[in-house]
Amino acid sequence: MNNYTLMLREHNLKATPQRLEIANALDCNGHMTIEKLYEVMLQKFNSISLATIYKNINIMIENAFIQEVKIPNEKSVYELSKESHSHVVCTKCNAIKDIMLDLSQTTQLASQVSHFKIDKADLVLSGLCQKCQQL
Amino acid sequence: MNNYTLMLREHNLKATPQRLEIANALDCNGHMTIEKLYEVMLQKFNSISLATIYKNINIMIENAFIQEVKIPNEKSVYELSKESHSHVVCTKCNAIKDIMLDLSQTTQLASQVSHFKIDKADLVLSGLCQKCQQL
DNA sequence: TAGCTATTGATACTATAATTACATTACATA
DNA sequence: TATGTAATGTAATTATAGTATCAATAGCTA
Repeated sequence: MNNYTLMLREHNLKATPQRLEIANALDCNGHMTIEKLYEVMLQKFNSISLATIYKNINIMIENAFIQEVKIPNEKSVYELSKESHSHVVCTKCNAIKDIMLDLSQTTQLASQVSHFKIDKADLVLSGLCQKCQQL
Repeated sequence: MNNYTLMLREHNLKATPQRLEIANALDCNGHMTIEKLYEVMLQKFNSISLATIYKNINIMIENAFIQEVKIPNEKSVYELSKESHSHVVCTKCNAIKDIMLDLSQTTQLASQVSHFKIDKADLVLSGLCQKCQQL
């Protein structure tokens, strides 16, 4: 009974080989589009259906096992749920990096100004990664 | 020669009645989905084509006259380009509000930590608006 | 380890998002 | 105000995103 099995079960998801591999793929790659995930999954399960990918992505989102990240000018990517964090994306090579930033001050201020009760902050910072700056 | 005409021309866009109305609609409504915009446009131009909407949205984005805003769990909305700002969205009634927040500190820190050269920050705060908190 | 139930794969299908081609019309300028 | 170019409307079409069905299979727990 491996790590991903436990993680899946904690989210009320049966630990099938396909799901374990989705978990593993997302864990290794950090962020993946549906089509990239399908591509990678095909290497392990040569007859896996795209329907299976969608069905799992949907139920995994419902059960908060994974999350969608919307990126400006790009397709959505998916990542394993983890502690709240922000994203930095490279507009040249499309690299995506997680980053821990304390947004509590900003959120609190926003709450005061807008009179909203805010419970989530999605921040995506766009620019050039270290490599692409040099080219 | 009205205001929107000048604004369009500054972005190298011919000031057609359809485009003036798109500008007006976005200005009045703040943020609109493609389908909402089409719906509103149909009231002024009863035979306007959806293709015209798409063609204009695309060229207006290219020319930086408008911008797409990606919202978690919702369709993208479009708004007139203006000074950099953040968005607060209500997860219950889908209301979207602009909010000015100083993200320079956060961005600077992110830049140091990630080694990215950051030139854009997209922040979407989700929660409940004042009205929906009371219900 | 037997059996219930959820999941998978295959296929077909639906939905909708977006683009293309082209004749017509209209904006902008000189 | 005449003219070249760009935008529009129409319709067909493509792209793609996602769902439905259902028989076969496999995970889980009692």
